[in-house]
Amino acid sequence: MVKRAGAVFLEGMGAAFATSGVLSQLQGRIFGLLYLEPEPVSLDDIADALDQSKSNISINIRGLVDWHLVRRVSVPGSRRDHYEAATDFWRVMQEIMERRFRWNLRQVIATCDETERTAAEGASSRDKERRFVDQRLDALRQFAAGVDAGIEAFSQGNAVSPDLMHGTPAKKRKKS
Amino acid sequence: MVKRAGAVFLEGMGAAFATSGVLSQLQGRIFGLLYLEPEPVSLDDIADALDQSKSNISINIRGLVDWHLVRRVSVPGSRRDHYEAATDFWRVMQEIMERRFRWNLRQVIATCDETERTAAEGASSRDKERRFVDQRLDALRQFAAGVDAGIEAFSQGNAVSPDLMHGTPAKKRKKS
DNA sequence: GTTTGTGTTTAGAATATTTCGAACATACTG
DNA sequence: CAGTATGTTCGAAATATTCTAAACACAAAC
Repeated sequence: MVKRAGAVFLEGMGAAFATSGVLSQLQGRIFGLLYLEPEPVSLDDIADALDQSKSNISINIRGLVDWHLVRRVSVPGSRRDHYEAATDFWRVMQEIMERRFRWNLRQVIATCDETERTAAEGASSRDKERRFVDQRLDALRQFAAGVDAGIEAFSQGNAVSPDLMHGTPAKKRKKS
Repeated sequence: MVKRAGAVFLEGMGAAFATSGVLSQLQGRIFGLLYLEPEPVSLDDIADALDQSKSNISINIRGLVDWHLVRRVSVPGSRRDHYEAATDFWRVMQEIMERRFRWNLRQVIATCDETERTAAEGASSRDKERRFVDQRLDALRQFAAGVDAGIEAFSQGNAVSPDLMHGTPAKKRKKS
């Protein structure tokens, strides 16, 4: 790799990953290194290049493989694991949308459900405060469900229009 | 607020926010509290309810206001600042997409540009390694630019189709 | 103009996360 | 089977983040 240019790239990827909320700075640097390297790189070489311990690279690279940003490949002459950067960013993005964003949205929905159930124990549904809470929970749940459906559609290759998720009030979002 | 139900909700929002990559657990709890509260709540009351110091709430609530998840309102009889949850989640989502995701994508693009510029200093463009690096940088930049354009379109209310950002090879993505 | 109520800043304590090196496990080599 | 090369796990050290209480700043009240 062209050395000085490489340093710029690693720094940049590190910063970008660090603020992404999904991966860490070091993972960004690892990816940056591999991405500019034509041949697969061994764990020790990565550790060397980034001035990190082998164990730290081992841990962090697992996350990268997990998100399909890096592939583990075996190199004929060597017993070591080697790694190369994936180039299918689209796939990575889908993975993140599925496993991070949608997971998060479902968590919100589940929380609304559970809260509503718990609230039902405490107060009658004619209670003014109870009605207020129910209405708020509904609004939030609906938003989350809408975005979730939108991402799902997008993942499957369909177009997503904002007002489909947003503008239309409630009943349009029925299952069928 | 219905007490037990509230606790469930705060916990859930805390967890959801914590894994969101944008806001913190505490900010999730603050939002959760305000969201189920019909009336604006003072800073000290929030600190009380969440068992946190006033200063901590002060710091954390600033982020919430920043992302438009919470509004500061003034309550007639009182000198204190009061806060209420915003209900326009759509707006919040746009804000996050603009200020977080797109910012991040631009950072990637800028890094590619700068790396390419730096690489140009070091090696001739006929150099095999140099060509490889250039090609990779192009691919990454193009992906980032595509997603960026997609989000922009979405923000403006237009539909976004995956293959527009992804499938079509390069030249379709011209400015006009 | 002093006092009182309020939000913010700050310095350090508490807590969580990252990183390292050593110990360990496993699989290949001879 | 003994020995070596390799990746992973583990406990401690280093670092970063979150949180608190006290000091501060500012405005309203008296």
